[in-house]
Amino acid sequence: MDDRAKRIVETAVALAERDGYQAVRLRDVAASAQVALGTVYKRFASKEEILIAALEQESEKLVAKIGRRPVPGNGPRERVHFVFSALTKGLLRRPNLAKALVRSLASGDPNITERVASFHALITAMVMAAIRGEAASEQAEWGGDVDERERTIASILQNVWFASFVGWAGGLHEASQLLLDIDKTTELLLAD
Amino acid sequence: MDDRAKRIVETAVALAERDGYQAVRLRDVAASAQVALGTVYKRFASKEEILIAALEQESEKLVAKIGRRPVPGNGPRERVHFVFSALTKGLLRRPNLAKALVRSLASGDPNITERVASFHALITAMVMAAIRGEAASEQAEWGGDVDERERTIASILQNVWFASFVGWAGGLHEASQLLLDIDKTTELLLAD
DNA sequence: GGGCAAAATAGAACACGTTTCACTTCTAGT
DNA sequence: ACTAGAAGTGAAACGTGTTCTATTTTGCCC
Repeated sequence: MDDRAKRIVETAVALAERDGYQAVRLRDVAASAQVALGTVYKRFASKEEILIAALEQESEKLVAKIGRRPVPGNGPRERVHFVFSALTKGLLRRPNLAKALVRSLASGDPNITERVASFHALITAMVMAAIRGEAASEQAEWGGDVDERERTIASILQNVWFASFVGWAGGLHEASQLLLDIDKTTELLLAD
Repeated sequence: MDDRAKRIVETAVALAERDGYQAVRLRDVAASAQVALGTVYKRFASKEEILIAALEQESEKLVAKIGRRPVPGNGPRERVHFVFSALTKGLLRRPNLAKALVRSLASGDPNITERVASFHALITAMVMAAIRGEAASEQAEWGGDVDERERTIASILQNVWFASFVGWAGGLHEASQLLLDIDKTTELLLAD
């Protein structure tokens, strides 16, 4: 990503953080990033793509913090709780940004399918690492030997987390519900 | 809902069914419903609200079909499978419409929060009825005595279904994945 | 059946995502 | 240095969701 693209994404993040999705007006993004509107569209096909790039950037930062060392906690439940807690808190530190990113993630735009899948895979990897008590980064190197049951559980947890996140973004419930949902799910799916 | 409102929603459904979300152009909706654009906005605050009204209408139709009699099937798993299968097939009969409705459901628009919650509650009730082997309509009359564990499981199943639906709508996977996800989840959460 | 308030209408106008275009500035290869 | 093509720019223009306004129609009460 070149210099201008970085400025564009950073500007979009700043605007979303302050006032949410609708405040990311591309004319403002361009002006604030000191770039012409045409240049924005040379780098990104759409507003959604800018926000997905922002999601990638933000989730990379979170994973860098969380995923480097083995997940702390005694037993799968505690570790899974730790990972989702860290992810959730990291995102909710800037709620307006989080809502904007979730909105893009759930937009159904076919042009960002691949990047949505990447995000999905990233979270799954972290959850599986948490279940096993490893560092998420080991996962990638390792390759084979993925337990099918573990993958299923990780996928369920991720789906629950995502759905609950969408619910929070839509005002259905408080942020605290996110971790409650995850904990109730792990209680039914994982050994202590 | 008065006559004009019905025509508006029906027209929106027809357009979404043919060509998806973006094809629901409100000028076209108004023209096709033989109504002025201002009248559309007198009835509905936004495009999202029209589509959520459509979702309500469609889900009521589905529930009317599915929820009247006790859910068929031997054991919770089969019954849960039946309910989600019926819902999924009912929606996927018109995939473009389904994608448009999911998009509205996941839009995060705070003005439709209540109706999203209603939809949520509707599905939860059906799933709980399926777990118990009752008709969904009994649930409402009954009131008390909701088993907390059953409610949790129903909520998890619904979240998994919703997340998987969003994934399908975004091109992440095929429609068949929806029921696979549900079945894998019930295998871990419910007795046979 | 006349008058009046509410509702509907036609159409203009506005905001913002997106596209297009004519022009200028960079940059790489000679 | 020169030049061709790529990249950037500024501005206009288009589409569609949303808002606004002036006018007309409708439904109702007397």
